[in-house]
This record gives sequence, structure tokens and C-alpha cells, in this order.
Amino acid sequence: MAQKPSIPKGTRDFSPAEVAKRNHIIQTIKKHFETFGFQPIETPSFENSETLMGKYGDEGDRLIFKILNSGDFISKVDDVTYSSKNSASLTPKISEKALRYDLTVPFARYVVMHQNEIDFPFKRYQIQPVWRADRPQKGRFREFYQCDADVVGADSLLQEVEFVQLYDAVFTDLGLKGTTIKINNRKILSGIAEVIGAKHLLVDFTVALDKLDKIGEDKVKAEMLEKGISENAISKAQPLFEMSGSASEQLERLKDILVASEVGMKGVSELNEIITTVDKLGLQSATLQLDVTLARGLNYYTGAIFEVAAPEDVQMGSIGGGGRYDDLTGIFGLKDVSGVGISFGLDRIYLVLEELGLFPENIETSLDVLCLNFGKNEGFAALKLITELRKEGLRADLYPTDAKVQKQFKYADKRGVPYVILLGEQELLDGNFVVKNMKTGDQKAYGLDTVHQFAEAVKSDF
RNA sequence: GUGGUUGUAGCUCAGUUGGUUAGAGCGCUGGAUUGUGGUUCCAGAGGUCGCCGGUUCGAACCCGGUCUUCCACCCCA
Repeated sequence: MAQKPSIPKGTRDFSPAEVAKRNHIIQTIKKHFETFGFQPIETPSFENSETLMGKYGDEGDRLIFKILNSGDFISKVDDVTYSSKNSASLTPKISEKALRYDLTVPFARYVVMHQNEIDFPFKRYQIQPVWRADRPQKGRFREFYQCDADVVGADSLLQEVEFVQLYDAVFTDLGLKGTTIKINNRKILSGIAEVIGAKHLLVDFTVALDKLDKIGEDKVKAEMLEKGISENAISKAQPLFEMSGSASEQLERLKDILVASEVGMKGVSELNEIITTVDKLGLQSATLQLDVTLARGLNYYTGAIFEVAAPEDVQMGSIGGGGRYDDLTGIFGLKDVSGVGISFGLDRIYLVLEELGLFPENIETSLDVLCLNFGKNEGFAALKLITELRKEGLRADLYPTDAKVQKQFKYADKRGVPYVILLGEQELLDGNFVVKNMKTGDQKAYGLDTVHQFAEAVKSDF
């Protein structure tokens, strides 16, 4: 080996133990997606560039991984473009495909392409990796999984209510108590921008406001000023910085502020309906919290927006987010299809569960029974035995060589196997096999004709 | 994309003002133990000091570049 092999920045290998834990999260999410009536789809890992470019803002375009064209792509570039050394104009000529950046835009493309086969409202879920050419940090990778659930073709606010319940169901099932589901409505933000006379600067306004809990009131105002929002406008928005109290109290105050804005009042009434409905239904372990500073960067949200914060004692960015987008499919030529969806950040949920020690104890157990190998005849008998155990549905294996018993036991111990079977010369003569419980150290003999009994005993121990 | 940070054995880390042969703990292999793991004891193997170049009689150590790690910003799951 000339040089140590490596993997690209921001990517990871997953060991058996890590895969087991990731699967635990994925299976839990999947289970609840399905009980809520979502159907799975999958889309290609790469799309045509024009499907993705321009959908996530300028910043987003920069973070999309582009795929170089095949063949002698450089000779097909005209001399002017080639010698301009301008990446923005050269890129489209040498790259026509790109790795998907999220699952929502490919889903919108899917809906438009398959609109005639889909029965609306369409509830789909999708669990696949996405790629971003970002600089890695804690909980941020260049390849990571998103677990999305979206509904298209239904503009009822009951969808929003369902998504709050879905978040609650998943995080409760994972044992992650004390998550906060923050909710806001893009219409309220639009309304405020309208009322303060900064409608044209909506995006800058919301991006700055989003940072309130992170950088504080003064810095947020400074950023707004810098972006060209007038002093006067900012002072009109002052009540936003002083929002407190229950959701209904906050909504009352918002009504006062937004009375002149039709869209703003619509947002207030939507939010009110969602919050009061959730309140009546109740949540198991999550808290729904109105947060008027919640903005979320993506430009396509038009109604409710969500973000899930991990329990307070864990240092981690959001572990999920989503919202309603009234016209996502419009970009691809299908008008008037409303969509709403949420996403779970698998990798971040993993880090949170790990930090809080919330993975089930025996999740890493990959084998229920290991049978030791005492030689040719004994090994053959053992193979017959574990074949029966496998038919019983147990994960059973035979040590492949008749290595020293000590070595075989050590292997079983390291693998975390709960039961070890000894089937040697003496046992063969007696027509039985000895089972050692690795946790307690107890040993017990079973007749070779009572394998089923043993299997049941093991299963009842789970 | 901007600024900073990290890299020494499989893992976690020491390593003096630049000085001969780079260390520890854990893990690994073998033995104490020819049918009993997790504890203990003994022995052993294992390193191009991230990579490339420079300064120097001499570099793990100083300088430059590069890759990587982590952090802050931008943005975001």
C-alpha cells in the first residue's frame, strides 16, 4: 500500500454498529410515515442541472455538486467562453447534470412528470442521501440523508396539524423527549414587511430576523440597516422583538400590528387554526411553539413553516424542518398545486440520540447464538443444529475453524453474542448441546431433539 | 466562498531551546490455561511523526504549500 486511502471531505464510512443505529432511526421514521398514510418513492441521485439550479437561491447554486459531462467535453466549449475563465458561464457548457441538493425539488419534478398517474392528494415519503458542496462542521456533512414526507394537492390546514403530530410521534418513539416544534407562517412575515414598508426586502428582512435568538436584537437591526431597510421601518417592527407569552397572546398582538395587511391577517388566522387544533388534540412529548422570528432560508415556502429544535441541553442545530409551498410545481409548469412537507435530519438526530444515550441497549447485537467448533464431526453436527436455529428465525452462526476454545469464546464476547453453544465429542455422545449464557455465565444442557424449546427460550429473553 | 484550528502506533494522547535508537495507556498477537469469554500476570509485534518542498551539520519540533479534522461566518438538515 503506497499511500493510505482516504475518503472525500465531509463523507463517512459507517461501521456495522453505526448502520444498526442509523437503521433504528430510519425504521422508526418509516413506520410512522406509513401509519400516517405516506407512500415511498425514490428519485435518481442526480438530476438535470436545470431542474436544480436557481431553486435554492444564489447561495444554493454554489453548494450544488455539478457532474462533469462525459467524453471530450472541453473541446466543445467555444473559444470565447473558454478563455473568459468565468466559472458561471463555463459551468453550464461542461456540466449538464448535478447531484440532488434536497428531496423536495426532485419531488416537485416527479409530481409534474407523473401528474397523470398520481391520485391527489398524494402523500409520499422519501429517504435518500443528498449532497451539498458545503464546508463540514458538527452535524453538517457533504453527503447526508434526508427523510421527507410531503403532501401535494391538499390545501387544508389539517395537513399542517398532521405534520406536527407526525414529528411528535417519531421523536416520542425514539425516546427523544422535550423537542420543540417551532412554527411560524410566511404570510405573517410578508405582512410585516408590507406594513413596515419593506416589502421588496422581504428575504433580507426574514433572513436577518431569523438570527434573533443567535446574535441578539442589536445585531439583527444592524444587519437590516445594512441591507437597506430604513430606520423607520425597523422601529415599526419593534413589537416583533418583544414577542412573548402564550401563542394566543402573541397572535393577538400580531393582529394589532397586521390589521392593515390582508396577507398578514390570513397568516394569523391560519396559524391560529393550526395551533388551536393541535392544542385540542394534544401532543405526547413535543411542545409546539409559535416563533415569529422563524424564517427559514428557502424561498419557496408560502404558508406555515416548521423547524424542530433538539432538547435544550443538547448543542445542535435544527433536527428537522419544513413548511407549505403553494407553487413549487409551478416552476415545472404545473399550477395551483399546493404542497406541504417536513424533513427529518437523520445525521443530526443520530448525534443527539448518541449524546443522550438513547439508543436501545442491545441494538448492536448482530448474532443471537454462536456455536463453537470442535472439529470435523462436531462441526457438522453444529451446522445441522444452527440450520435448525436459523429456521426458527434466530441469528445463528458456527465458528468456522476449530480454533482454541479460548479464542472462540473471546470472539463471541467481542461480538456481543448473548448465547454460546458448545457441541463437542461428549455432548455428541450424550445427544445434547450445552448453552452458555454469556451475561450470567450459567450453562444449561438441551437435548438435540429439543432445539425448538431452546429457540423459544432465547426468543422470550428478547 | 472567508477566517481560525488540528494531524505522532489500530484508538486516545505525551514528546524539553531543533540533537544519537520517538514514548505511554488502551487494543492486538502469543503464553500462564489441550473444553470456557469479560478480571489478573508475563512476553511480543506494531510508526515514512498527514503529504510535498524549504531552512539547518542535524527537523516530529522552525518556514511555505497542500490535504484532512474541528470551530466561527455565509448558508443550512
